[in-house]
Amino acid sequence: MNRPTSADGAVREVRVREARVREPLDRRRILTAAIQLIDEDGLRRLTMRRLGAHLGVEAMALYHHVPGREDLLDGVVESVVDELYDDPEVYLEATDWQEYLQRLSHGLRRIALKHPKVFPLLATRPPAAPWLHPPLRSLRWTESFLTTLRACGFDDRAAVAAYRAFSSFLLGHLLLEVAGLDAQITPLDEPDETATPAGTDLSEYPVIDRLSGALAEDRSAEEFEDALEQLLDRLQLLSEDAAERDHHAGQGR
Amino acid sequence: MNRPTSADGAVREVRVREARVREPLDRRRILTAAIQLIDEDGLRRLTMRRLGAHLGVEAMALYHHVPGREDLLDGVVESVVDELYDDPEVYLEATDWQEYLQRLSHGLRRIALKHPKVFPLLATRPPAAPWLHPPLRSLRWTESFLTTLRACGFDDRAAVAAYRAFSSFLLGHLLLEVAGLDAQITPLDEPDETATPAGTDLSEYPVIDRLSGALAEDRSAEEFEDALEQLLDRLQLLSEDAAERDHHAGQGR
DNA sequence: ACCTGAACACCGTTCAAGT
DNA sequence: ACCTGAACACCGTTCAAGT
Repeated sequence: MNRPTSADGAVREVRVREARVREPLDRRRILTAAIQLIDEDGLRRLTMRRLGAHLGVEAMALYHHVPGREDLLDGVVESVVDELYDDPEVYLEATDWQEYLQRLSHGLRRIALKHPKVFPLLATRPPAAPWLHPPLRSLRWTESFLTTLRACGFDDRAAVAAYRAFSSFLLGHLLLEVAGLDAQITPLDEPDETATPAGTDLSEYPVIDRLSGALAEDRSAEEFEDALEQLLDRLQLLSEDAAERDHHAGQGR
Repeated sequence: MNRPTSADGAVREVRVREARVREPLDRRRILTAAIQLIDEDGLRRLTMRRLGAHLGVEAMALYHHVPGREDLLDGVVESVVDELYDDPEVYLEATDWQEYLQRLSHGLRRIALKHPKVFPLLATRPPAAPWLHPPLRSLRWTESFLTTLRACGFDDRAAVAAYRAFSSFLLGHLLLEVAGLDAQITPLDEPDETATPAGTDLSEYPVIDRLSGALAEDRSAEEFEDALEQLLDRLQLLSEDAAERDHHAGQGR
């Protein structure tokens, strides 16, 4: 009965193993858990206390790794945008700026559809700087965007205009699309009587009534493609304007 | 000392006058106060208790007129959209659908700029029905939109496509614009050293650094006009497609 | 009829204390 | 070094009680 060291060793080993199972709780692990909780239950239910419980820890432990809830949400936004870096489709070599923007757009759309309950956060959090537009809001991607377009015949003015047009395109289309996902869930259990969501009487709105089927139809994917094509056409014009400005500047010299 | 009836009358009169000063608290008065509080302090600080205090009443009194905070926010959204009805510019008779959409767009832009802290709510609250798209989200305006376009040569399909395109245009441009207003307020007091918001080192992002002035410049008004013109051109094409479909249908008969 | 007091369950956050 | 207990100020909401 005198193998105290051996017993101690066993206890310590169990502790170490436990520590490996619920790892030492850093910022990245907290952010990952936060994103998962929002995906599952929505932003409203993401609570410091619930998040702590989900990580097997008291809420107060989180404050050793994250300054507070607001900063946590900023971190969530940053993490989700950073998923673009792990998307191999986005990183394929592009032969022109059109292809570059197509890959970037589709990458961000995949993110929006993967995290529909997080996306409104990308859309509406106050930007850290006036030159970081939602929903991209990343210094690295903004730099990449501007550099690429500058290298493809856009002058400064055209590149900046393109950045704003691109941002508002993504914002409008993706937010409308994820809003549509939220709307599908009818608040009452009543399992669709002509999919009329509980208590809406359309008799005063004959045109909506007649078109409600067409309006509820989800053509998001095609509409996204169409609108993206049209955006690229508009940007093409911007770059041609830039070329013309360059031409005149050359003549003026 | 025996004019009890008279004294009673005086007391009652005072009560009535008080009641007129802080009126009897109905839903409309609560919503107006809520909008005012959001405009001034932001959504985060709109609290049932603060709202009650602002109206000279305990928080619990609000629950006699409003089912709860979520419903209150829905009411705020509805009220703000309803301000379109009080905008004389929107109600001027339009000679064609282009002018109708211009008035409607500018009306909604005025609302967004008047209530920049409320607008994200119009953009992101889950719609009540799948055919109500943000940011318009009003049965009456959606009906009006569809009716007008149907009367101007758009068939059902074109009108529905136009409604979605119009919604995502407004959503993208106006949300980007109000996000820009939020971004201007630098979190630190430091009164602009090249307007670099506190702690952002742009040395690794040379293109952003060079273009930061141009990026921060606010050309929202012109960009809104340009993008609106381009949207109207695209919708014109939709209506021409509709006319062609109609023509073929006539031939097929 | 309309509002209030008191209470409940739950927030975010601080800080001294534990191991 | 990392986490916890207890506490503080503040939420939304319910309900019996006041006038």
